[in-house]
Amino acid sequence: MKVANTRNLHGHVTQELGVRIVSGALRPGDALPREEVLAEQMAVSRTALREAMRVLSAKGLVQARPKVGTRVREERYWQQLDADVLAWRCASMPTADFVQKLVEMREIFEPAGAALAARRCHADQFERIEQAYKAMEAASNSDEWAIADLAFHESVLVATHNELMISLFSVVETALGSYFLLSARKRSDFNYSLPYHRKVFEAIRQRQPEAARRAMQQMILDSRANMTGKRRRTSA
Amino acid sequence: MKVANTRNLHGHVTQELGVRIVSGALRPGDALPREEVLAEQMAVSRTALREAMRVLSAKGLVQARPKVGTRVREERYWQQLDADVLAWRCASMPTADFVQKLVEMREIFEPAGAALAARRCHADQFERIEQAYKAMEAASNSDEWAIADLAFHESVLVATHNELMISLFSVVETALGSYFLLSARKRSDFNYSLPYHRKVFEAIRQRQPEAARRAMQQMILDSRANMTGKRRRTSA
DNA sequence: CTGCGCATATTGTATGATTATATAGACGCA
DNA sequence: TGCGTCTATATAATCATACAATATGCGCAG
Repeated sequence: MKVANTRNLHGHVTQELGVRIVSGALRPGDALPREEVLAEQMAVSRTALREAMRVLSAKGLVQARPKVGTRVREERYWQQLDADVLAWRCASMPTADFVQKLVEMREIFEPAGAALAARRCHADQFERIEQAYKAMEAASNSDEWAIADLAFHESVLVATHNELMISLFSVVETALGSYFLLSARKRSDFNYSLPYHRKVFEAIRQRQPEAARRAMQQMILDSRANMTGKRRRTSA
Repeated sequence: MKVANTRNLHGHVTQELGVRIVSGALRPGDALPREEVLAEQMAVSRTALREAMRVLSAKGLVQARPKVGTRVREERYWQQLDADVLAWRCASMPTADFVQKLVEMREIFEPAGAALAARRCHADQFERIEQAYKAMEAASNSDEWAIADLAFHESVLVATHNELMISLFSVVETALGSYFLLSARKRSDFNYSLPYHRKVFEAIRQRQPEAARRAMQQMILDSRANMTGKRRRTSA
């Protein structure tokens, strides 16, 4: 995962406080100690602390006002789609139902994205999709496959010519990646979904939006079934 | 719009630089002057400038490294779904095709959201939807209607029990709101889409996911047609 | 020609002082 | 007694300055 810049001190502070808030250790409405005290508690200077606060404030997690202090904001103000906020949730949640929500997002916009891609895909973008697909075919282990898989899905979304879609993908997929790309697929039949990808690929090539949508939908539905352990063949 | 905190000095600096980057005045790869110089140019202290930089860095717009300086990052690293980034784009773009992209997002996830809502809506959440719908019925001018409309769509998304969906809505809708809620709908037939809303409302009440999806889809398609001026009846 | 180390420029961190701002409580007025 | 205003005060916001860490590139030696 590792989205936030943890190389710097304020990065660490941001993450530390961010996780505390997102995980519920600090709850909405709670007041944080004043800068001077909190800085001392975390063994950093006020400068570093303030820069961290600034970031958390930009993400909607806290609100600071003179005299009244700094308070954790209510969840509805949180930028839930922020890469860091998402990462912090992944790092601190009983995963089950949150993963479910992420998958739900995928189920919604990836098929739609595939359909758009089939309509608008340019030559060079198609080439990237093809490249990714061939890399999936050629993958000899689950790591290679995971990388190619990610590239495939991304290149499809790039072909939609809608950068909002790409951003949403990148955020959701990165969060999901830490779960299923690296865990559930460490198995011998890592490439079981290749036929699905081929269908999507072909549909885009032949510019058939609805076929692309259905193929992508089936792929994700099957992927979910696989994750929840309901697939029949558990090994090759 | 006004998402960013412009009451504070670093808020102004953040916005100033953010707009410059998003609008293309500063392009990816460009190096910014070093902190000391830039701070002087903007007539603020290095502290204030740095806090702004920290935020821009968190949004993926810039990257700072010792010795090498601060550079504008490539667009693919930008957090396109960040409320501020989106707002800055709205403030500085030839609107036409960007609005199209926002509408495209709506077309994808709002119908899906309506379907989910029909499946999962709890009693108190349904009450909020009903409330919003009645407020739309009762609206006597376009301002009242716009508020109720927003509340309706939001309450539907809340009923999905997926806060990622809500966040996406809030971001997209806020950006769109600045265009069509306040402009295109200043007309006598501001409530022309009430029947569509009723269909969605009824479908959710009767727990008919597919009906809810279709109704929402039709509503948005018609809304787009209306925006691009293709609707037949231009007045009551 | 290559690799190692040092000089240097830039961001990163720390500290202290001063200013702006919002809250609450005191004070005065009706 | 009740209300508004005014002031005291706590806190964040801003500023200025000093020092530390770090990456880059150049020079020097092998």
